[in-house]
Amino acid sequence: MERGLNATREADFANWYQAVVREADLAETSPVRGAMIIKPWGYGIWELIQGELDRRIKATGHQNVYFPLLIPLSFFAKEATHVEGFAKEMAVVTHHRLAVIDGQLTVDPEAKLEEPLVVRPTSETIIGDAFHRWVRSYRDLPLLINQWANIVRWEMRTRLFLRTSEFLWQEGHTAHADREDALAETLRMLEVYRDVAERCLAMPVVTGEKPENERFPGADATYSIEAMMQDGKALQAATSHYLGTSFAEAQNIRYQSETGELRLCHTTSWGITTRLIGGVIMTHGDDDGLRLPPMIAPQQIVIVPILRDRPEDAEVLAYAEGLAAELSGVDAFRQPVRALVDKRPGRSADKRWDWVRRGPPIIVEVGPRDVAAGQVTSIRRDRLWGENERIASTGAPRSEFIAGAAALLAEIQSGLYAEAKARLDGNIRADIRSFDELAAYFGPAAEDDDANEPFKGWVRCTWSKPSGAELDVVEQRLKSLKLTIRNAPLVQPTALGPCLFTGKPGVEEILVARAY
RNA sequence: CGGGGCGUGGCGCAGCUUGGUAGCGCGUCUGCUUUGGGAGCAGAAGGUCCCCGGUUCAAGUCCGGGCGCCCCGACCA
Repeated sequence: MERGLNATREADFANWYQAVVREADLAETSPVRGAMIIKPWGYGIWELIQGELDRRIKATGHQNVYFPLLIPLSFFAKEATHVEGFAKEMAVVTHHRLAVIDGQLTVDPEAKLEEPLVVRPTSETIIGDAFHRWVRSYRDLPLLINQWANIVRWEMRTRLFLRTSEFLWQEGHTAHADREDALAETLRMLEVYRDVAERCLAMPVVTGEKPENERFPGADATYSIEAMMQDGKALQAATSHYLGTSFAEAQNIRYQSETGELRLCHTTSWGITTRLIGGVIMTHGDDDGLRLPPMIAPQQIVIVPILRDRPEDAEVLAYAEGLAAELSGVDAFRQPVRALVDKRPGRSADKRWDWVRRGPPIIVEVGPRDVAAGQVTSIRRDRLWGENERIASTGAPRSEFIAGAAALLAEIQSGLYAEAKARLDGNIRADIRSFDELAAYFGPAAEDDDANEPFKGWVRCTWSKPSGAELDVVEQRLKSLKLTIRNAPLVQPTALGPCLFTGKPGVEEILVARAY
């Protein structure tokens, strides 16, 4: 059976991932090392994710703003932990002009900036500077803002969508009167992320708190949503941080309380990035290419007219366009159905495979026979293969297809979620009680570059939640198995066994996994 | 930034060990045929063999130095 890709998940997951990105026409590498070109189909997915999330961000009382790309270097000196975390990956602007010297276009040495500017790796510092001016009284709180932006983090090793030097994201920044309110905000936005991931991306996640060593630089607490990819690895799909008063202290963000005292604000920040698209690929993709959840598919129903250079072509095309127009009048997920007629020249079979790789949920083929019978022949991308290793197609009367389109899209959306949810739930082992058992399950760290390791899921186990040097020891032991602590799930059991690492009384359960 | 692998028409690759006219598959273009599940035949276009230097009568091939990509590690969303 010929598949849509010449790479499989089974044989080489990393190679398969790259093949999907390329063949689904999502993105490509650029002349700039580590930075990607997001192509229309990939950017269309991002725009839909943005739309869903932006609506929720506003519904929870936040307003959008825009802060500068370039941040004075001195701003980063204010919060020690924060600088430490980002110092090694910052792009720095030092000059403001070019000049032709000896016939060479070069940086003008005469045009050196007095203070270097860094390209934002995140905006806590420059937004905090504004918060300092914006917050005067308890009446100004909570201050709830968000920005959609690009950021740069100079990465050593990049992979399209998953880790690039420049990426797109949303960063929310808020200031609150007290810890309780700020912590509630942190968890509220974590829940928004869970909802978008699960409802829109059909990507089930586990919400939880990151261990101390995995916190955002400068944060008091970091929460994440973690998703399981088809190779069993975890992907941190979003983070939400309770920053305590450390940024408020560093940047003097204070307010006068009702009783007249000057108090420090408690701040939060939270973000999701274009990495989510990588998560969608690795959650739903198959050996024929991408499979898109309908809610984030730039086109939900792609209609391929079967044109044969015959007089009836005009009729077929008209039928296809009429179908698309009528589908656009149908609502799915409270929005008009996105339907496209692929009028490009070429054989319909080639065009069909092109769309299989790109992953719209429904592909319709319309030929003279459909026109004559007043019917629609459709393929479900989530159930591509039928009997006899042939692509499965279904015929239905045109009116019936249109009437059922929204329900079919909803069914595909929930079906993809259910499939991913079963994989997540079915691959978290909770029966491992000792480090030896953990080592036995994950096996020795691969000493060679075997790209095709057997599937390993996650382990949910109990630990004593050590900190400092004791935590370092745990981290190192896990590292020997190429494992990391993903998070401590928010939903915890009432009774706990002993710590897997130390045998001490357990404090909480954590998820341990290999990760992106 | 360390270890390994790889850079050859748009894409995927062979050729390199043992130097001697640049190849294959897919795609593209033209024509004819075909026509509802990845078409057939015939013809055509398309390559500074990543870059710079060296050895040689002769370098895709050998040597040196760069750059880029991929995998593993360190770092990270």
